[in-house]
Order: sequence, then C-alpha cells, then structure tokens
Amino acid sequence: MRLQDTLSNAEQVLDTSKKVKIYLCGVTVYDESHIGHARTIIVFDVLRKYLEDKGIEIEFIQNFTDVDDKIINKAQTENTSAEVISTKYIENYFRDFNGLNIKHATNYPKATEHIVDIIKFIEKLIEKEIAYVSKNGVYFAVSKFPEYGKLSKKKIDELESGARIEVDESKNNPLDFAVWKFSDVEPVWESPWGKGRPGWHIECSAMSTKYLGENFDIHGGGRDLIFPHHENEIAQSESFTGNQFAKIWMHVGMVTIDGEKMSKSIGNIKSIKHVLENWGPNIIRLFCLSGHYSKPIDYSEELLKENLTKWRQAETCYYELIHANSKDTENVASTVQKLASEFDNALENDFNTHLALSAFFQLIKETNRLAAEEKLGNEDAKIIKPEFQRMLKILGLSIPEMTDDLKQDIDTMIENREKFRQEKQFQEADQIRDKLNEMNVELIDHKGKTIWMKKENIKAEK
RNA sequence: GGUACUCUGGCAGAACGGUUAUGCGUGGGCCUGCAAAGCCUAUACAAGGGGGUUCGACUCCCUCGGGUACCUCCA
Repeated sequence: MRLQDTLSNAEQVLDTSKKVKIYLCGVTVYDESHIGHARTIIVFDVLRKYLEDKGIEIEFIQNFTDVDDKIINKAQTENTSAEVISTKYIENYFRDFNGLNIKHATNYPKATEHIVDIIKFIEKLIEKEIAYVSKNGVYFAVSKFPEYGKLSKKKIDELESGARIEVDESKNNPLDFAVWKFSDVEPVWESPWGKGRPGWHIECSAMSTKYLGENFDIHGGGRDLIFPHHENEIAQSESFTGNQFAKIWMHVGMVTIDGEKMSKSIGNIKSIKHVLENWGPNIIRLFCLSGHYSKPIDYSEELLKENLTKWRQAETCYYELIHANSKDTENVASTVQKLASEFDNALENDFNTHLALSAFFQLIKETNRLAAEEKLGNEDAKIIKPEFQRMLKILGLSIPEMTDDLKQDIDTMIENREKFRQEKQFQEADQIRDKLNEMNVELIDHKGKTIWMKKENIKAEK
C-alpha cells in the first residue's frame, strides 16, 4: 500500500511484511466530539480494517488528552474537577464511537496515566540540554533541533515574525514550547523541577514511544495538527531517540460547513451524537469516505441524503442476495473478481476510498440488475455475497440484524398478502403492505416472488 | 504577509500525457393490480482565466485570479 506522507511530501510504501503500528492523535476531552473528529477516526478505522482483512496484524494506539487548559477552564466554570470533565467526555466519546461502528484501538492511553513516562522523557531532554528549566516551566529549545519545521515546511525565522501570542519573557526563544508547565492549580503532579502539568505535545511523544517504539509505521491525525503539534512531537521524539520518528505521516482533511472549517471556536459544529441520531452510522461513514481523505469535505444535508439513496441500494442488494433463487443465471464470477480487485487497488493507491466505494456500488448495481432481470440465482449469490460482505466489513457498514421470530412474522404476513392479491382483494393486501411499512419493512414484488427488506430507520428521512 | 493545498459537467467526485470515470440529480421506459424498490435508457460535450512544452494536456511548466487550511486552541 502506498500512502502520501506529509513529511517527505511523497507517496511512501507501507511495510506490511510485519505488524503495522499506528498512532492516531485523539481528542482533548472537554466537549462533545463532532463530525470532523468522526471523519478522522473513520478513515483510520477503515484503514486498519482493510489491512486486517489482508491478514496484517495491527497495533493501533489512540490517545486521550485529558490534561489541558481547556479542561481545567471548563472544570472551573462548572465548579467541578478536571477529572470529572475528562471522564465524562471520554465516556461520551466511546458512546459516539461505538455508535459509528468503530473497532476499538489496541489501547487508549491517557496523558494523566503516563506522568512518570513524561517526566522521564523530559529528564532526558534536559540531560541532553535540549530542554531547559525556566521561570514558568520546562521548555523545548527549538534551536537545538536544526530540522525544526521540516514537517510543516516552515522556516524558523518566518515563524517568529508571525508569532501571534504574547511573548513569554522567560523563554529563550519565542518559538520554544512548554514540555512542563508550572502550576498550583489542580491537576498537578510533582516533578524534579517543580509542581505542574505536562505540555500538550509531550504526552504523544512519550506514549507513542512507550507503546510503539522509537520508529513506527504511521502517525496520523487531522491536518490541523501538522503545526505545531506534530512538528513538536517530531522535535521532541527525534531529539530524544536520535532516530527517525514515524515513517509515514498521514493527515486527514478538515470537514467544513459552507466551506468553513468546523470547529468549536467558530461554533459551527455538528456533533456526532446529533448526526448519528438523524442519519445513523452507515450514512455518516459513506459520507466521510466519499472523498479522498487528504482533502476537505463539505458537510451538507444534501450530501447525506445522497448517501442515504446509495445506502438504500446497498440494503436492497443485501436482501436480494439473501432471497436469491432464480433459475436463470449469469456468470458473475469474473465481474465480482474484477470489482474486488478494483476495490483493493483503490485502497492500495493512497487509500482512495472514493474509488473503492465506486467499485462497491458497481457490485451492488450489478447484483440489483440481475435481481431485476430475474437472473440472480443461488449460485450467483454464493459468489457475490462473500465479496459484498467483505466490502461492508472493511467499510464498517452494517445491516441491522433481525430476530427469527420477526422474520417468521413477516413471512406469514407476506403469505397472507399473497392470498389477498390472488383473490384480487387489493385493499386488504395493501393494508398488510402498509403495516409492514410501518415496521420499516419494505416489500419488493418480483415476477414470481415477493421479497422483503428491513430498512434502517433514518430519522432525517421523515 | 508567509507556507501548504485546492479550482473538473446541475451537485458530489476520481483516474490518467491520447480511451465512457463513477455516483446523485433530471427526462423517458421496463416491472406491478396499483405502488414502492430496483433495473434499463437518455442526458452533461466538463476541466477558473491566459500563455507555454508536446504530434497530443483535465493531467507537465509559467502566469493571473478565486477558495480553504496552518503560521503555538484545534481531528
């Protein structure tokens, strides 16, 4: 698989000959997560599911930043502790995350649970004279890392002129950033330099090294993390180890609304909770995968609606496959194989989910065409179904399960309707159909048979 | 101001130096008792403007213009 690497600004080949190690920068837990966060996670979720489908072992680490000024501020305004705030939003995060059908990471390390590792990390930086103790905290000396700026392609002198926050006089250089901040306000920890808490970037350096080693395969996050977060992580980690940090830097584009970045500070966010309630996980996932991961996507109800239409086709396909029993058939094996390799090739080539979806929907169209022409035989279904389900699984899409009892009830109702139809008692027949519709069960009348499909309940559709 | 990315048909959105992207939408049709769903078919002669390289450019180069992101809050 080839992936576009932000650092080298070129495609790099992902080494899949052994376990693939991925570190994804998670969220700062002080508020509800929004669709922008969802996109990043979904992209990485599909990436790991694809690799796992190929039999590749994945170690996937995603952190929570649970100590931060924003958390502390929120705790103060709500008159509670930072821990209460971070715990609450971590719980909410998992609620959203499970709702989106995301596979759990190997581990979710938290900054507050790695203070010892962070302190050790800082100690070594001080020992190497890369970090220094100052009045307000311990700072990383950017001048000690000559390659500073290599990820974000920034020049140090240009950065200084553009610095937009007030200069902290205790720093040797305005660009130096805190690895430890002195503070008396909870939460604080003792350190060799004084009471305080870690800076934002240091946790990711300490935790990624701890769990994945000095040099791992993919480090990811939103594009907005390139600078300063990931730039600083590189500076810290490579200064610490003397070795290359992540091999591939993979950055996911922003979700915009009306062309403007979705962010808490602008106040134009759509929370995952809210969108999940209205559209469900499948449509959100299709939407988030509909463009190349590196580019921005614009959130709109129209696009979600378009993906709903597509999702209905996928559902139809699934139920056609289940009920397939036509006598006429077509040889589908070569088509299925062709689309399967198109799907894989698209993902191998810088993880082009849009093209992969293209193949997925072509498979659906092909299946539905055969069904419409009464040519979808059992043997065909046996060939198509595993591939269809493989794609569903990789994309993280799921058709709701149904109980056998309910299936039995539906079958009985369809039989009754059939009797009424044969006796040309259409009013009675239509009543049954309406009743099923209320249960979100839709009937599809083929020439010789009636099949049913259970539609996902999409609130926004009504 | 600096840096990066980006500009494709009504909309979304790819690939590729020369072939129909694909999907949504829209028109027509098939199926049906009627619907629904689905399918079939038609539909766009698209590439921000200008210039250049080339036998040939949406694809490479230059230039002008628009947009977005980042320039220590950010996924």
